[in-house]
Amino acid sequence: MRLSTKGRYSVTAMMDLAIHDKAGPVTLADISQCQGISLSYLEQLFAKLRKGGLVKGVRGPGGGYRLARPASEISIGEIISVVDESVDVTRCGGKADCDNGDACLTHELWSELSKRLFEFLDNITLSQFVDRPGIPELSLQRDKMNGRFILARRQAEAISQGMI
Amino acid sequence: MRLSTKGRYSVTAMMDLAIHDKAGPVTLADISQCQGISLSYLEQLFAKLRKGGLVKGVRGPGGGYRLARPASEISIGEIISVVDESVDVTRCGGKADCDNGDACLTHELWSELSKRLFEFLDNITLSQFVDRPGIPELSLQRDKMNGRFILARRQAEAISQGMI
DNA sequence: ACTAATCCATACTATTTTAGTCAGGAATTA
DNA sequence: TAATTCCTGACTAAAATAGTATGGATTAGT
Repeated sequence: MRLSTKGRYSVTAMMDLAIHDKAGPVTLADISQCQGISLSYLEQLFAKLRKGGLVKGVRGPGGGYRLARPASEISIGEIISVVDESVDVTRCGGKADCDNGDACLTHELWSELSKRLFEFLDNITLSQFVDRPGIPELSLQRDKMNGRFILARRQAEAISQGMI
Repeated sequence: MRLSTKGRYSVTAMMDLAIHDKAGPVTLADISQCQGISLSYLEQLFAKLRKGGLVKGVRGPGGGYRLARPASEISIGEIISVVDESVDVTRCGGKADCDNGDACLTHELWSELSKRLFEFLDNITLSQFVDRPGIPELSLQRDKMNGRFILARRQAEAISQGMI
């Protein structure tokens, strides 16, 4: 069980998808701007998420990414295990006697802890974070704001490029 | 909240200390051999653990490290937070509007998750892992074996160095 | 059909973290 | 005093992380 910024980026990005799920696909460009992650790095993460069966890509204009399953069926633990592939913890290949018999006792204890931790994260779904009181109204507000801001931004770009 | 090999090493080393607590200080050399971590790297980790008030160093022959408090008062979360110093998660300094208002929503959700995770780890103490049925007898056996092995090792070294 | 938006893939670079090495010093026990 | 062990800091090598750059492939809207 490992937990790095990679996992954090993926989880927050997935939260983004869950929040905007009803409003259609979310583009990586939007997530990149909103969360301050580079586009290409996001593409790498989403390649893993797609191969892991957590998201679906929708190509072409108006496309983006959607959740492959309902948010209630996607756990945090699943997201993290897809992008942060687990390391071999024991280093003794499960032979139960690494060096003098003492090593695998602590290794075993760590495995037990890691297991508990994963069970904990596996029982938390995206929907538990997104579908709680206060969030839906907020997300709608954000959507509206988002729309306005993106529109404003694009107009600004168009102006700066001399189109308007 | 981050979780890397550094945290894992520290937790398993602390477990080692907890298991052998009644038998006196544990040397880093022993942990190094048992768990396959380099001595100098362990020293770096234990410097942090000592500054964090989790262990006490005992110098001189027969010395080593002991837990600074009873195992029942040291949590896994504390160990990890001492060695894996937490990163700033939000990247917007808590201003609640990173870029277009959407960013901090997911950041807030992540903070919530991180908080829950830390609470979870903070409620697991070392003693919960060490003082459970099956472990005490085992650790005594290990201690005896350990003693034998260390003796055997030192004899071997002495022989190889021409002392015997 | 054309074009723009978007996903998809790969190779490359820079930074940070991890892991380890080395050398020496300080405290303590036998 | 001598051996043992903690303690510190500087240094290096390898790996993971984070990001960049480039060039497609696919699809929606016009």
